[in-house]
Amino acid sequence: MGAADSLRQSPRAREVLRRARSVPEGFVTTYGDLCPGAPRFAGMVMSACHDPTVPWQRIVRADGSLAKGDRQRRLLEAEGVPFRGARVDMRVAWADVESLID
DNA sequence: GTGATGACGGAAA
DNA sequence: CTTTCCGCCATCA
Repeated sequence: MGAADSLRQSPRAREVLRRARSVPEGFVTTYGDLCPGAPRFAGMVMSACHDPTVPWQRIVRADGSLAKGDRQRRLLEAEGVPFRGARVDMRVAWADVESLID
């Protein structure tokens, strides 16, 4: 896994993970919020990240849909994250990372 | 330098 | 409401 390792260490990747860690239990944020302008990069970073201190389940798509299916859904429901059908209810569960990061 | 990749976003149909 | 399509961009080989 050489590529994935470097990915995890680049400055931007670290920022993505820093923001991801700032999302409180019971809330979610989006790939676009983790990396404004390059949401796909945030996805790559999350994909390569196996760090247990990163709450990966709290990162969802902008429309509230999930990238990791039922596994992710179970974890979020256990935290009390509200759903509307198959999607997270972003109106009440979205956490603004811009105001959470230092 | 070029081209491929991806846990995306959003506009259009 | 759902699906399709195209733009975006850091990173890597």
